[in-house]
Amino acid sequence: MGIKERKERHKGDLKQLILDSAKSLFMKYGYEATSIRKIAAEIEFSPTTIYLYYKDKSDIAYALHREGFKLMAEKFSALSNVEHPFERLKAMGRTYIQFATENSDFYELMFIMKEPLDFLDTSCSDNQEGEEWKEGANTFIPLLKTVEECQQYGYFKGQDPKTFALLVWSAMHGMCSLTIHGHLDHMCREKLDLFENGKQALDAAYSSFIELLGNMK
Amino acid sequence: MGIKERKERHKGDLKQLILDSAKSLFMKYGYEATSIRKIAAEIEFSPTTIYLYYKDKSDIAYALHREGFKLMAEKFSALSNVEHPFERLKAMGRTYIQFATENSDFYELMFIMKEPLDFLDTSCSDNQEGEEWKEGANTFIPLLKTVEECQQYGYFKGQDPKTFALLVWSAMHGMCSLTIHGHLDHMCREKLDLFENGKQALDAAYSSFIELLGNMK
DNA sequence: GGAATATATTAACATTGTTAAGTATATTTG
DNA sequence: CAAATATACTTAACAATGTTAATATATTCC
Repeated sequence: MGIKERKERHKGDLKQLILDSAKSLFMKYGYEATSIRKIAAEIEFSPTTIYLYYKDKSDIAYALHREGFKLMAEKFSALSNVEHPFERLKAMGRTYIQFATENSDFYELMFIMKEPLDFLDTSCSDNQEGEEWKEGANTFIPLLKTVEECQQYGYFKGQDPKTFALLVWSAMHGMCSLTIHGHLDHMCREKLDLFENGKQALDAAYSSFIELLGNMK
Repeated sequence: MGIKERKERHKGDLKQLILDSAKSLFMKYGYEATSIRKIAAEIEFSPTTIYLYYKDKSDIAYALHREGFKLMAEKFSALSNVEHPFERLKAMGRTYIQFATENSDFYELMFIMKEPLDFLDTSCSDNQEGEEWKEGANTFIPLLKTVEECQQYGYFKGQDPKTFALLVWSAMHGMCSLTIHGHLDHMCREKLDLFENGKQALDAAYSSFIELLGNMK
């Protein structure tokens, strides 16, 4: 049974063990295939034990959602070295695309799926309005700062930085989500001579976007 | 049982009846809640009957997906009257946003969910590569044409029209999907004084986008 | 009328998330 | 030390889900 070993852990670590198992299943097979029961089987506990540590599946989804933001923060941390804000903005865009395409399951959990945010609304808070989305805001702020710095260098004149940062994010998110969900790939199959494939379309759109931003000086 | 009435229909109409029922359930309760069994219950047939007319659930998802594009085409049909291509482009953007926010379930099925496109890949075709996505391409082409017409009026100089059209679509899709999934709403709950709410953020980003495009002349 | 075909159903399988009730084990209390 | 309590976990079950195989019931054709 392997009962002995597992009992040796300090209590409370089980919450982390569940999350680790969920994460590993999630990264291997995706979110849909990561059922409570499979997590339980992997850590050799009964399914109901999970409910002692997580309120429901959206709770686990939110925990994985946070893991995704941790991973993304790592990738972005290197970019603070880039002095010139517009160069940094470009690097952020490339990093964002790379993260989205290489960790598409995480990307989905972070920016597409409703389930993690559902947890914020229904389970996590006493607030009637639903809880705030810290991870999202904490990712948006560096973008906003960079946009503001760009403006000090003469870029994006007369633009409201918040709105402009949102526009930049939207464009990036749009490209990435259309790509990782296969919509661009499928459209390229039409004999319209549009793009070779989805990834190539994404790269072209990104280059075009950067050029466009670079001309706003 | 109401058996008599239902038998009065011509055979073959059942496929349409299933779709109508699926559509009505889908529009009322969303995709997740629209189960094969509930569709069957509503039309007073057994669940397995559905499988005589649709291969699996992704087949139904794709049929609804097509219904969504039909609905969208209706909304867009009026815009061919707009003479000036840039005015038309702006109107297309507004219409796109309106469609996405007022028919968010359809929007999701058309541009976000993987299930309808899964059907193209796995069930619908003998092609190894997966079938082409006609609906997407047919929606993209009018945008592409409008972008090309704009270029004849001096807009978007030097831009590759296909890439630029994709960029425009990506930006619109990004805004809309972040909005209808509640990400913008949740971010606005942070006390960062960003935007009032998601919808207001969307409108601001769109205005900013249009202004940006208008300056590319 | 009997055979062939089209159409629909019953029953079942393997999943899923989730809850209520029960059972050990450990800890505290008298 | 023995009893009461709290902690940690499990068993069993419910109500759904998509899906398939086997079966029944009409309808059509010869």
